[in-house]
Amino acid sequence: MTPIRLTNSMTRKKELFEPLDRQNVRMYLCGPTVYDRAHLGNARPVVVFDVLFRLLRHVYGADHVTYVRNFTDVDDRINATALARKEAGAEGTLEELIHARSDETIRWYHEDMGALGALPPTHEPRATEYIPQMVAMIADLIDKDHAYEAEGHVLFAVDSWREGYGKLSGRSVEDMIAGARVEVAPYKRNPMDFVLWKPSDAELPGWESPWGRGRPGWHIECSAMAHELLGESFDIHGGGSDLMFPHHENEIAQSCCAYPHGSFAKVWLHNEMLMVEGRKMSKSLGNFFTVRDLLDQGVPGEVIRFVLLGTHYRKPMDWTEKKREEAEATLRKWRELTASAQAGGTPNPRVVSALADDLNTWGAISVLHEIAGAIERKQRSDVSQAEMDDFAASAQLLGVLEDNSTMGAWVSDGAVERLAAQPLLDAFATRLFQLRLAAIESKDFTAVDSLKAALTDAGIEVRISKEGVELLPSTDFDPAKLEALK
RNA sequence: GGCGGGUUGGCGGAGAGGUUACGCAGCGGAUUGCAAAUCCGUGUAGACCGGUUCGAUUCCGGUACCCGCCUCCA
Repeated sequence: MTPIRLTNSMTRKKELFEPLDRQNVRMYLCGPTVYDRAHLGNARPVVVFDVLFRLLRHVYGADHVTYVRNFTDVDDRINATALARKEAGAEGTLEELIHARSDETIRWYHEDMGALGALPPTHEPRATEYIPQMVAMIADLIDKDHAYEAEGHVLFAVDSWREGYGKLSGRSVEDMIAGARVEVAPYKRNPMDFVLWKPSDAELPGWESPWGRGRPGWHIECSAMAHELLGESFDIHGGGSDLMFPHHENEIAQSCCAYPHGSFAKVWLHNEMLMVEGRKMSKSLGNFFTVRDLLDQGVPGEVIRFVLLGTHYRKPMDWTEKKREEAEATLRKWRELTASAQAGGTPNPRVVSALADDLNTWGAISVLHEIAGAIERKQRSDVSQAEMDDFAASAQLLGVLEDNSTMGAWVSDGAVERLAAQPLLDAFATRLFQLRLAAIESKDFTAVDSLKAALTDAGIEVRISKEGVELLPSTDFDPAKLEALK
């Protein structure tokens, strides 16, 4: 069995991964708040943890991994959109409009992440479906003196768990108060106390609870859903590094205090942020774009995925146009190379061990480059089917080079136009070849060169050899220009 | 102010205490009427200053700079 090593944010060390139960390896990833289209930054953890999911399935068996990724569908931004729609005259109650907004966003999320080749998680719980579990957990925390009610709110008392609070993010309660950027509310015992439950007025979605009609705070949902679906102790909990504090810290506090016999997550994994042309992608900087924006611009999901995997998950990654181009060229080449590959190959052990080494995705890609190079250098007939299948299987561990009909369809984009232009291309190829033969006799190549230049200008790659002329339409092939040359 | 991360060749980006990362670009060559494509070859880079060591880009300490978190955020 391949040993997997992962960098645990809790210990800040790379550790050998040993699942609590090899028959059921359990992983939780903080999913999106479903208030709008997922931006590119949202896609990074999805792709990173998808690779981990694939690796775990490869090592422990596809039926022995449980992957939970939640949807946060209690959020003021969802409410705001619903309210705006209602004010604009939309049909239905506010509650219905809120639900419709979440449903719509979840559908988009599935479409967009699917386009990136992300496998569906085992469970995708919605916060609104786990309200009773949250209420029960909050009540339990009050019973255990880790939480208290104040002015319709229920707050977690950080002072009740000073020994554990702040361990993940490496800060003490004292340090944080010194920073003094916490929301000061008169009803808080300690300024660091955070909300488990808050009251809802008539305009806001709410549920009945022992503390009145209200809604859960942001952090409690993950604790409740992780407990419900994965148990008191599970293996891996992941998310973006910006969630480390306060979200994950608060999750730990809630879960460890509610279930003192459990260990909650054993390994914490955090991906670094995504940058765009050197700057963090954020709302306030206004430089963010969605996955859908890229897909609509014609960037294939597989290419987006490959770019995201080009940088180790614990390093900030910069999205640039140049990387997009390189990724597209590489994948195009590899797809041509594996056009006749079949399912059932065995992933290359070096690719597996690169991934098993704290998800070294670029290390794995490097190995793929080497294998691809070796295959390319051979004569077609010398390449065995197994060799090709294994290469494809290796790439598929990263989630690329899968399923030619969907993920790989982009490679043949424009195929229809090219097919239609083929007779014309053949005619030009013959003409160019004959012109060239004549030119070799006459030593006058002007006619050859001008036709070649015109073809190149129409977006056609011209390959001349002794045997003949090959005309290959490239991505910016313009059939109209070719037509005009007739 | 507190906490954390980073700094590698033209660009991107890894691993390893001593032996070629890898990709792209570049350069030289083969090939070509010229090209394209392809093939062959080609790069001692590791922010700075110390320390440990036979030997460090890799370990330890410090300095500088950059980035993130501390507020909704993947």
